Amino acid sequence: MDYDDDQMTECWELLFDLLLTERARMPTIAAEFDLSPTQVHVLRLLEPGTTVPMGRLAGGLGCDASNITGVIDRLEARGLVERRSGERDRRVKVLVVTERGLELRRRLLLRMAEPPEPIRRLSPDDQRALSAILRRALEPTV
Amino acid sequence: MDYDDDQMTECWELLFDLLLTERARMPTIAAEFDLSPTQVHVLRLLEPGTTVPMGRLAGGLGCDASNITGVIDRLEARGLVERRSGERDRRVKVLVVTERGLELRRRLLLRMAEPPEPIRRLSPDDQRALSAILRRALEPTV
DNA sequence: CATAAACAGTTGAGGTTGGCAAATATCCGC
DNA sequence: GCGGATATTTGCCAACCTCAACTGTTTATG
Repeated sequence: MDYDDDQMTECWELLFDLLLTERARMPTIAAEFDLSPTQVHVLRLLEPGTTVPMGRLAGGLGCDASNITGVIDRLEARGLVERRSGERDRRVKVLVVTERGLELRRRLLLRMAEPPEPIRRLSPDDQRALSAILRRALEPTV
Repeated sequence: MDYDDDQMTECWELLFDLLLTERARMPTIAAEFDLSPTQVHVLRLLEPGTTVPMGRLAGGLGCDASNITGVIDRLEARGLVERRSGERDRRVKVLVVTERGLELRRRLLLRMAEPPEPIRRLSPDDQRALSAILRRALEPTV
């Protein structure tokens, strides 16, 4: 199944390098909005118009469900999200972003979308090629 | 200075997606070696044969110097790294990886080098092209 | 040479995240 | 209606993170 192991590994190592380098940006950006990196991650996952059960959030963050309670507590205390009991199933609590939360989320995503140095320095051709390859890599498995 | 803002932003958004997806792998891999993600990051930065002052480590991790103390305390307690007073300047303490640390580090890096699904599924041509582009992106500024 | 400023690392307080186990409330099948 | 799953919460504890204050060492300056 693997075509060329060395080629693949080198590819991943480069990407991994970029990943670690840019990982350091997250706490900084989060701090600009008075948020923790986790809170940023949560806000990102709460797409406007949709309502997400807390359990699904835990899945999305890849962490234990018990953590989410505290994270949402703090976001709710700041009036950015709201807990509502599920209509069909009253065990679940679904999350909705408040007006204030949406406003913050919009600015936050805009800020995070600013490409970092390594991307900015690429030629337009490289950028186009990179986008195309990444789209193929992230394509959902059919 | 910016060629095509939309093209660049799309490129970064795709990469950012991949970054977030793969970020979740880190804690899992770290746990396989009884390490925290931060400890992994530190071990990765401590290249064999070199000696790194604690301050530089803080820079590499993008965090306050005071964190490093505790992180290194735990790594040292497990006999993976060693603190030594700097020879030229006795304020600094440089870190060296022990024999045990090197062994663990080797296995750890090998494990982390395993390419994840999105990379494995790419064609050899795409992998080659991706490597080339990433090399250009990460090229040190001359 | 002496004193002050700058610097590396540590310590302590306070807050957020992380996992695990136990408790609570609700749902589903029988 | 009863018993077993399921969603969230709570409590406990460890790690990480920042900031401010402190120790020891170096460097600059008068």
